[in-house]
Amino acid sequence: MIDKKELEEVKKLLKGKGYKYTSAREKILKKILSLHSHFTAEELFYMLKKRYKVSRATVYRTLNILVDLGVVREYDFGKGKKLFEHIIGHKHHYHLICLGCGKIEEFKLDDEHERRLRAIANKLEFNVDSIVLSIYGFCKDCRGKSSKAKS
Amino acid sequence: MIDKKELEEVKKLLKGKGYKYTSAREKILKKILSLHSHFTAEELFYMLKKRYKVSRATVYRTLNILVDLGVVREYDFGKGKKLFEHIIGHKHHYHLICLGCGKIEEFKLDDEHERRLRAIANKLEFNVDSIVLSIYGFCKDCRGKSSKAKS
DNA sequence: CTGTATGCAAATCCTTTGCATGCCT
DNA sequence: AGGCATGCAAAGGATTTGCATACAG
Repeated sequence: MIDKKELEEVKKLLKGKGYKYTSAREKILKKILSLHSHFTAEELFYMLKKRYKVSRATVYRTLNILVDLGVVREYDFGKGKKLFEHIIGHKHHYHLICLGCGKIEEFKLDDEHERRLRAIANKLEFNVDSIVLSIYGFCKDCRGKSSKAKS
Repeated sequence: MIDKKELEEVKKLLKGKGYKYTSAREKILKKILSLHSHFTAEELFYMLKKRYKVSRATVYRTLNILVDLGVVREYDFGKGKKLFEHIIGHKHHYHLICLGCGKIEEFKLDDEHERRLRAIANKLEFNVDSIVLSIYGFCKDCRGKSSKAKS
């Protein structure tokens, strides 16, 4: 189901920063590592709630810690709620967001391209932490409705 | 203070879509056109409130209409609130967001670069509406704190 | 033991909405 | 006149927080 190595890796990260490895955190972590797509905090909470007794607050708090540790990445595609995805063992990528159906696809940039983006930041004396590149538009299935349906 | 031509342009756009050109909308519009940097809905509301009697609801409603008309662009850099900027007469650009002080700088991509991004979307049968490219990191002044201060 | 972590509910922040009234066209 | 726009306050949705209790190290 999940990669034990990844779990150990995160466990080490947690302890390294002085966080305790509690049973609630383990349950949350395992669930996150088992997901390979984007999810919201609420979705995660409800998935866990089915089987375990974990509180919403702990889910939110843990997500924030994991983002801080760099285990999870957080996105805001403007829907009023954050989307998360774990990045352990996931190649770096960007997103195409369909304004019609909300579907999110991923794509990669070739190294050359990426180097250039970093070069731009460097020229501006900026230390890059992360690059978020999101293309909004309409997917194949939603092209018809393209004319930006008046909200 | 502001470019009358731009105001007329928006006025036309509003009427073209069946919206009325009211005095509240004119005040909001003039203020927005006078700003040349990002602002939140609340900031805009308080700027207007100093001199006029405009309600928060109208400010929010008007912003949404303007986004819809393509007069204003909306960003979500993950601070829990939306940032707006008017794009009439503003060349297309992207952002560098400092995780230290929150400062936002702008940068442009050369055409070649931009063409390639669109090509990627096209290959995935995606109709591009807009491209958001944001580089998060630490600006010159905040480089010291770079190690991502534990929130 | 000692200090975090957890759960719960209440609080917060931003944004949207319902409804009665006001104002463009 | 007729309908969209406005104001107000209340509602809504996502996330955070205070506090008493439970648990990892």
